[in-house]
Amino acid sequence: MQVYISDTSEKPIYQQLFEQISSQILKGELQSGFMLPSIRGAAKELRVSVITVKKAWEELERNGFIYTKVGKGCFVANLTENDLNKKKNEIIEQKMSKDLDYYKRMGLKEADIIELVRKLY
Amino acid sequence: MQVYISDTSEKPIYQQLFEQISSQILKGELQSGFMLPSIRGAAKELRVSVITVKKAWEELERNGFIYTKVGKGCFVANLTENDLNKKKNEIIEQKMSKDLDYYKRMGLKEADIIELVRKLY
DNA sequence: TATACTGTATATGAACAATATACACGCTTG
DNA sequence: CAAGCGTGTATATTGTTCATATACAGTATA
Repeated sequence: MQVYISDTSEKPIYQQLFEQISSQILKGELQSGFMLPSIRGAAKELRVSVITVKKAWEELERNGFIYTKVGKGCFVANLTENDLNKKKNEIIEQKMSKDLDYYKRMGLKEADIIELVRKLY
Repeated sequence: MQVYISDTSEKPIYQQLFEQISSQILKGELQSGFMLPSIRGAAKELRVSVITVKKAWEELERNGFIYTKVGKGCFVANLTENDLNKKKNEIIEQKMSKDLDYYKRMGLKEADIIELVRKLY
């Protein structure tokens, strides 16, 4: 498993970790039963506090991505292919919807947006 | 001039105001020299603190959208059509670039994104 | 010059991000 | 079975951000 922290990002560290790991799970890169790095291990590796990592892992658990066994570790939850696709679609459509709101407010039409996607992708 | 505050939005109030007003200026709905509502007036109207409005107006000034005359009011800056287009393109491309980063991290391809735009627009 | 508008500055509180440090659970092993 | 080392957990603290009320200062004008 690989994660990194961006110092320039305005997002909180725990959220960066949450997003990276959840997307890896959604893409199938981390499979059911995989044991995440220990909270202490990850904290040392990333040079952040134990609490910050814990908060990210907590968030993952609250969203059903992982489960915790006290004294043992944290593991990727058992999610079917279908569960994953559903979650992924929900998340993406929600974000896309917000993005489009913004673009609309800026006066962009559908065609403008598509053109920009083609240009910048 | 018309602005709204969303209670459900996770964005801070001052930022909501900043975004709405700056986009209205960029779209040409608010023209050079237009006097913004007074800080007190807007605060009363929107039922928020004077400070919150001031912060939004400050942000607008720092970004060159308006200028302030103490004791008189705040006015939309003198920006040419060209200035406006430049600003708008910068802002939109920067946001789009971030959005695309996210979609890429979620494993979406260009075609997927375009399809979603068409579906949700 | 009084007063009724403008914007500004100060002090305060609540919520949040991140931290260090001490605590509790569960294996393994002498 | 107790020691020790690995897990995750809880508490108390610090600094920052969002939002507030309230008092201050500039400008026009009746």
